[in-house]
Amino acid sequence: MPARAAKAEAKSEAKSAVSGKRKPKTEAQDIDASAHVGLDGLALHVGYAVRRFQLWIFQDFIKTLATVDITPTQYSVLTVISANPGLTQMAVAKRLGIERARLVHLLNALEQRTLVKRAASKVDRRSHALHLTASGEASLRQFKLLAAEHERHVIEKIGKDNRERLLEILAPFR
Amino acid sequence: MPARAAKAEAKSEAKSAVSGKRKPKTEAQDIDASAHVGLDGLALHVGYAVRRFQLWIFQDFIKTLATVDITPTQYSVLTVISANPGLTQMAVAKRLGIERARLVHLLNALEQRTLVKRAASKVDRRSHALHLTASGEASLRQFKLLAAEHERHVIEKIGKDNRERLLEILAPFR
DNA sequence: TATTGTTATACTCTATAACTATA
DNA sequence: TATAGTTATAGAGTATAACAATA
Repeated sequence: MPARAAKAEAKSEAKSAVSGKRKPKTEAQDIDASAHVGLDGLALHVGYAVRRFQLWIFQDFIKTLATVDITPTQYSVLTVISANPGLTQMAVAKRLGIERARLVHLLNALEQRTLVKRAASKVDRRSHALHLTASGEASLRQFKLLAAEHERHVIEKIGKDNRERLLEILAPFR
Repeated sequence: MPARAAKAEAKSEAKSAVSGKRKPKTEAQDIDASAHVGLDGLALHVGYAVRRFQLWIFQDFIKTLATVDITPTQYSVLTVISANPGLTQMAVAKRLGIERARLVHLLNALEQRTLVKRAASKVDRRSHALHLTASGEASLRQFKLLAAEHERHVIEKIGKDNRERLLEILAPFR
């Protein structure tokens, strides 16, 4: 019994004892998980569709890269460092929209796996110059193969043309 | 100083004392937050663009509905209950992809604000039939006006046609 | 036995603030 | 004074598991 509905009145309504397994089809139905549930205005909000799509796409990415234990965020950090060796932590954080405090923990994990190294900057002793290690570069090449496989899943799901349209429409947000 | 780089060697490199405010333009630069930082393969991943777009859109929604203190998730719950009165918690959770354990807390908050009420189901005494209160319906009408304003922000940002294309492409995920 | 709502725990992520060593 | 990296804390959100009432 729902604990918070403790004061719910105990009315008598032992009606039709027979029923066809699910959806007794008598009268006072409530709308359960097996019913068609309308979205109303929600269907006209881009944000709702985008959220659902993003959940699907991240789940597929995580599943596809599960063997190498790399999340979308970790992948983005490794890719950006590899493409821009010597990047500072602030630059990575700003570019990817990650809090600098959060990036510290992300880099700690990646450094422990010897994928990334923090080197002393030659121009500003407050900051670190980030590089992938040799094994980090090798690993990233493997991650990219798996990420490409994930991207093929996206094509299977929404179609090649729609994927390209999405990339165009959302380009300003990268 | 970065605490973890404590063993960084203290080399001498007090070279050009003069510099033009930022980017001393001497030699061994690292790539700071003011530089152009390439995304490499990341730019070809739909998931990355979608994540950035979703962050923007949720931030705008929250900002636009800040005066009524309603989040995108709360809005989706209210909308679905209003469009399907008598919905059970399981049905809402499944339809919106929310964990049923999380929905309990969401509904507690909405019930405390007297926007939603949990009624005793007439057909299954384990479950609740969810309804908006009268003031909940009135409030939702106001929230919808603000949500429409948010949607206009989306149009301003990506254009009317692109928004419609997005809704079409992402329709299967709703 | 299975399901609904609930509670609790752990883990991730976000948002802040404060501290240090530098600039 | 301001900034880069770090640490710590609090609040969402997610993922689980377990429990009571009910089916």
